[in-house]
Amino acid sequence: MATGRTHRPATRSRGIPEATVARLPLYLRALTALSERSVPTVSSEELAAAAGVNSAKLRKDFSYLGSYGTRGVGYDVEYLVYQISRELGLTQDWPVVIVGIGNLGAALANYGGFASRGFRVAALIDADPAMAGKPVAGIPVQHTDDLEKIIDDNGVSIGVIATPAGAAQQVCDRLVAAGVTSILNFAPTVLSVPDGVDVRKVDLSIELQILAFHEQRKAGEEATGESEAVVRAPKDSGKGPDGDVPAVMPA
Amino acid sequence: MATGRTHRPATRSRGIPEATVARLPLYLRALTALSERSVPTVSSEELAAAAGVNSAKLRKDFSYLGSYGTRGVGYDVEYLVYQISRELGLTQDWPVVIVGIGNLGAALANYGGFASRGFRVAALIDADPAMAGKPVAGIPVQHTDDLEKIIDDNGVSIGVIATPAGAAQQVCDRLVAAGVTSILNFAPTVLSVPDGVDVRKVDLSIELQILAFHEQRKAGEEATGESEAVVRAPKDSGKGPDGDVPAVMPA
DNA sequence: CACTGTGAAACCGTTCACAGCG
DNA sequence: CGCTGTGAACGGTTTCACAGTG
Repeated sequence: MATGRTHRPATRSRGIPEATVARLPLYLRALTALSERSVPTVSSEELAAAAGVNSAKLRKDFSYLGSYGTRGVGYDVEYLVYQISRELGLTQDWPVVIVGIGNLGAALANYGGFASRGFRVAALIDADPAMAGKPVAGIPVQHTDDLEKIIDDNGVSIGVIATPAGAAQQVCDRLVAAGVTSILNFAPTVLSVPDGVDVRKVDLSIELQILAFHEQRKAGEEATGESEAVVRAPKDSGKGPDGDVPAVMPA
Repeated sequence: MATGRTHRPATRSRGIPEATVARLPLYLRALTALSERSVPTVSSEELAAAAGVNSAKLRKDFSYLGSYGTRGVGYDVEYLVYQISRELGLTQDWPVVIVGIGNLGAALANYGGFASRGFRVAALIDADPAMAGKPVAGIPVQHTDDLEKIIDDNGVSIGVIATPAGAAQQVCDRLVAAGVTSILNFAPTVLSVPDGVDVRKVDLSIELQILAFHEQRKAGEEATGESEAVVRAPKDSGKGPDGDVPAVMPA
């Protein structure tokens, strides 16, 4: 979740739950694979397995979109692909800009998954003058100075921030001021945005930390209770002369 | 969510809700920033703002960890950093392997956020023999053939998959067979894993699709109702002129 | 007296189980 | 008969509001 404030009291006629929206891309991906194999229809059971959810959830999700299945048979693959695409707004293509062309930005620019799903990388933007003009993924990098013009010229409403944390808020502010209303943030910072602007964040180290929590939990279980739990040392072999645990707090 | 099967009926004495666990890294990040600025204490209100949540939620979250605050005062920053780190299992350091050193894998290897939070990139693995030996982020890439040995030698229990979708399940199977029990998956596929193995996934294009959904929604609202909705064509001098919501809304 | 800690209420999402239909 | 679509029960999460305390 990431939406701004109020719950958008708007004229919600068909309010699709957020949790359902988040799964639609998953279904779409599975359906696309079936479509490519020319499978004509799927049951909720089969599709659910392919998408990694249970069938009751899938049926409930689809029920929010309408009654697109046939009882006793299943769902028409092509038809569902279309309906979900339309619901997600992927029948048009969205120009996006990527700001911050470091390792991650470059990876994103090269990522095939964007282009294949209704998104078009309209521009790459970086603050380093040395990068300007250099092509990444076949697209010349432009300088941050021209950010507003680029957004405007391309009618961009979705921006991707892949800058260092320190620059993210500033970049965000400029994107928003220039008219961007949806932001995908890879920088490890909380962005504040005006109402009406959506932010979604992807934080690599947060995901790892969540895994570490569960991992620790598992290790603790083997050896009874919880205690301080030593949790399986990494085979030793040195691991590192450094004291590893960051600690360091300048108090 | 991504956990395998059953709900782990384990010997949970202090069961911390999953939603809370997912927010702990957020709090930790905010606290670390405060710590670096030598701030001694924070109120739930201040910390919540810094982490981008509301204060009631934060207090409830902390209540699952214990009573670490002081009424009338707030929380001791250093102490909380320690408690949360411990809870997340970050007082030890976790060796991780990254499999698939393409653009994304390289970006991950270079990502500073890992090292700074108790994670150590123990090895980089790629299937391309031409990559073998080449250093990325100062770490020589090793060939997939040695995957099992690498996992074992380094006592790795967390693996990151950054391969193309087609290779992901196979890599996953090998990681699991070699002893990895937590996987962060960047490949756009549903991985199936045995019980007891945790998988978290990060899918860049899914995040964009969710944004597109909301973006479309916004566009539709301007022009009444929903109908088939043409939803503003990207070109057309873009969104520029329209006023948008004014703004002002500090977290 | 300010701020934490927490029951209780409200809310949202998931699962169940079956009615309804092709 | 098989599978979808869905009301109803359930469980988890968030929010409220205030009692409790340094």
